[in-house]
Amino acid sequence: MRCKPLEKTKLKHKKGLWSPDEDQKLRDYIMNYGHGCWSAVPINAGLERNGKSCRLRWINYLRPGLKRGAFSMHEEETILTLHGLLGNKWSLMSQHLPGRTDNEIKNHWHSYLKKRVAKSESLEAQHTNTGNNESSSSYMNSMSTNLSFDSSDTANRSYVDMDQQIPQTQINKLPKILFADWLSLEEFHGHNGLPFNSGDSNGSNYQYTPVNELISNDGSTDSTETASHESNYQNEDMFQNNQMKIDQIFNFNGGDINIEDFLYM
DNA sequence: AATACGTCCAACCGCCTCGCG
DNA sequence: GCGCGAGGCGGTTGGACGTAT
Repeated sequence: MRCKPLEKTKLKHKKGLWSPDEDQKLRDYIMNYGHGCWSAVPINAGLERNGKSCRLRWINYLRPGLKRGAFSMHEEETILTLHGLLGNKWSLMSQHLPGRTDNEIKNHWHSYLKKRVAKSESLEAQHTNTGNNESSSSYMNSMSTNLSFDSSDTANRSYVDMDQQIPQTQINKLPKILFADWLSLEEFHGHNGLPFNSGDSNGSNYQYTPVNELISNDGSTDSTETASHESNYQNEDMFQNNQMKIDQIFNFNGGDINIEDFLYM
């Protein structure tokens, strides 16, 4: 919902890091009155910031329900998978990672995951060059390699697996993608089959987008999110490409599955 | 101890889309 | 239909911090 334009103010907007006092003012204001029009927030809250800055601070740092700290293996898998399907659509990815912001996901991708993918791809290239051309694609190999952390990875950072404590020896035996953990119909559609709309504690609409809407190109759903996805999946090639990826994933695990099965497994 | 270098992440910037007048 | 402003998004930057030399 757009707001009516405000009268232009000549106030000089403060930039840079937020002080605890500013955080408190913003938090108090939004908790009491909601954000409504972001451009009005700094004026009403007594902040020398612009509306955009307030919005970003709230979304990325102050909003209740945010997870802080290291990403779990589960979360990283989700990011890698979604990145394979969506590309750099950070805000869409964040809808599948409750408590994580698009900025956080983006930063994590650039800090860790991109390097890991690049590394595994270079390993794959070496494999190919040495004539060891085994069945699966580079995509799948990169996914596979991403699951097994090498010693330098674990040495360079503390890896917190909050969702699953999986012994290193078992990692390579895991399914390559743990979809079942994050794609259940209940999670996305709720118990009554209606689209699940969690809504965080401040009342904003934090909607989990069903992954079928991320993949489908049929345009048959009236979801508001779908409209923004159509541009990503409006041609047959892209749809086929996604089907191919899913084929690769599940053939790798000894299965044969189409998109529909994938969505409702 | 001082400096250089690398990494991470919060925040800014610029662009695009949408709604309103 | 057009222009303007708000909201939203992805890319980029700058500074704090940690590590190596």
